[in-house]
Amino acid sequence: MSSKFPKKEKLKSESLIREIFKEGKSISSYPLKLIYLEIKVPVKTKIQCGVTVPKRNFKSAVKRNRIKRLLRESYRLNKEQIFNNIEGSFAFLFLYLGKEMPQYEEVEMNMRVILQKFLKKVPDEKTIK
RNA sequence: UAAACAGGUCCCCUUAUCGCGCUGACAGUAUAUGUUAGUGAGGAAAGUCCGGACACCUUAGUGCAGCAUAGCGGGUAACGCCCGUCUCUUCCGCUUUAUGUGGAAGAAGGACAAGUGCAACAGAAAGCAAGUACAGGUAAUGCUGUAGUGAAAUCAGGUAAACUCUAUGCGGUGAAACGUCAUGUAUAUCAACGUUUGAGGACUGCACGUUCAAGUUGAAGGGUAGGCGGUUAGAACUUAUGGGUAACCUUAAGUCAAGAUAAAUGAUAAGGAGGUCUCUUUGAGGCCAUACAGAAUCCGGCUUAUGACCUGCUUUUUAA
RNA sequence: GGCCCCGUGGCGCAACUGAAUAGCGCAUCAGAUUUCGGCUCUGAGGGUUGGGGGUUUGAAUCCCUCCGGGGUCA
Repeated sequence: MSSKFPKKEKLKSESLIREIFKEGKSISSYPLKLIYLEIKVPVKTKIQCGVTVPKRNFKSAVKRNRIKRLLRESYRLNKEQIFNNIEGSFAFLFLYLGKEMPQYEEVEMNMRVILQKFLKKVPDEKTIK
């Protein structure tokens, strides 16, 4: 259960994506960047996650697909720590900002860093409120 | 033998762990979820340069305009594609000095004997005209030949990827088409009745023409976001047979081969095959683990990007 | 998924009804002027007209094809 990434957990709604770009908060660990937004309407799934690579940096569709797959894979293997330690629902969107083709290890390392940062940051914001 | 050239195939394989889309079966009230089985990118999926299928739009009429094609014949659902052939151009060879003949490659290859335009420099002159040198000739004259200029010279001159003419073809919009469900509300949609003016809109750019449109009654709805259908069995592929120079076609048998939608087809590890480089052969070690590249309604072509392997009887070229 | 437009020195533009030296302004460089610099004046360099092919005697211009950039449609 823990390391699956089914269709339901994918971020699909166009309006939600628009909202996330407009109002979402970001954490980055180059070349990755995470934009996230708390969903206030109650949804069944805890986290909806999307992945994107800009066409400006990678013209070839094959390379874009490859990077997106790497991002998804690394998220899938590491999402457990978030699922077990967080309250509420969130929408995630990962961006790849680099201009070179990455190796998998590189992507996974940065993914872990980002998720750690996220875990630290979110509870702090709640206490401030 | 190698390369050019032509044709064909698609690229890593096995195991383990984890994972994704679709379909079937089973469990389940269930389109939730789980288990299990099957299946899951290309020759170009690309560029969008042509041609269709399919769908809808007031059946899309007439004239003008516009666009496309262009020897001849065949193939095809159709084409600007393919095949054959004629002619022309270029190159090579042979014979011979005047052409003939053989081979290869290429060609948007109708008409300048309808009209209009254009032609730098050179040249007398590129056409409402004018006329050099030499020779010949005449009653006389650019009247005739040669020279000279130039891509082209009173020759029915050159040029149409100049306007144009001829022949043939072309209604428009594209899966964000279109159908349907749910959501539910603005005068904007639909149906019936009515139809003076003809503003304005629509039907292809324009004109003609056609048609809609103020009102009443009834039904129903706009925007936004979304589900399902369209959506994958087809001008399909493979093999054999017969026809045809060929493209291709006839007949028979067999096969079923992705349907995603912020968009699935992946990640890691080990071993093996392979390629390449280095060292001393056996062998060892390093690197790569492949090129170009990712379906988005579907077909037929064209163009472009590309690595490896396999085949080639005969024919052509190059090197040994 | 479809449609449309544009590529000319470093930058911004001309020349797009084919004609041989592809022009203009700014910028650059050199000289003059000035004690030095600026302004000003004079001169010079810098272009495979995005790449390739075709038509033509001749192509920035006409045609085909590829590359790059931009816009637009629910």
